[in-house]
Amino acid sequence: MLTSVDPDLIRVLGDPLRLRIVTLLARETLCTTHLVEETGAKQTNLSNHMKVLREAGVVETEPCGRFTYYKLKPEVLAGLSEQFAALADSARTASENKRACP
Amino acid sequence: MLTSVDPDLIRVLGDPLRLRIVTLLARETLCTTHLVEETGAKQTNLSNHMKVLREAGVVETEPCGRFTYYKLKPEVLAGLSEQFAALADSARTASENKRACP
DNA sequence: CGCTGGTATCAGCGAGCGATGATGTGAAAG
DNA sequence: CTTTCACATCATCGCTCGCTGATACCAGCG
Repeated sequence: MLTSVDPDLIRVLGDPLRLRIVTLLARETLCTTHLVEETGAKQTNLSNHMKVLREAGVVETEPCGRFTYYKLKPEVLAGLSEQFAALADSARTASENKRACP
Repeated sequence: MLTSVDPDLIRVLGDPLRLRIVTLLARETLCTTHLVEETGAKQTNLSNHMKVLREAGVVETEPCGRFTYYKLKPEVLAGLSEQFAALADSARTASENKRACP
């Protein structure tokens, strides 16, 4: 088993603003206007980040009139959680697997 | 409660090479020489990344003669796992908390 | 001591990416 | 239909950050 974490997914969440968006969306389903209010970022900037989050499969869009609501996909976060848990688990036994000095 | 994840920590793990290092260290405790062999990166490059990981509290150093072994701190990964689990949990109920269109 | 090998630090370069402004699209309101 | 508003796309700028090379440091070994 190859305990690993998807690099692209973490890279996407590595941006502070995107992580903030994800944190906000974890509480409420919001549209771009709300996110502009909450984060203080410009609409264009947010739209770019939302595109990244969408393509990474982190969020889903739900059109509502002329508004676009964004909701998180909990499975993705749960998957990340499991992957990190597996890494942590593996790391606990790694202290003994010390490769010999060359 | 403010379900959030440490942005700096994720940012550190957002780099592909650093994530690769963490994945490798999750199986074995290695020194820089080993990491150079495994990743193919230059020693200088790796040393820089190890410094970042060290300052982020992800790894610990353990000198062994003129070698320096790196080991993961499982608590950090476990903490990340919990934080993502909390986010996922919160996200599951967020679908209903839809803020009204302005 | 001088030499060798493992590792850390520093300065500089360059690509990648986040932020911004202008513009396009599409749907409701009038 | 025209206007307005929410949102997306595109091109561009600027800066961060990862990579590299030179160099310093430290620990063993002869």
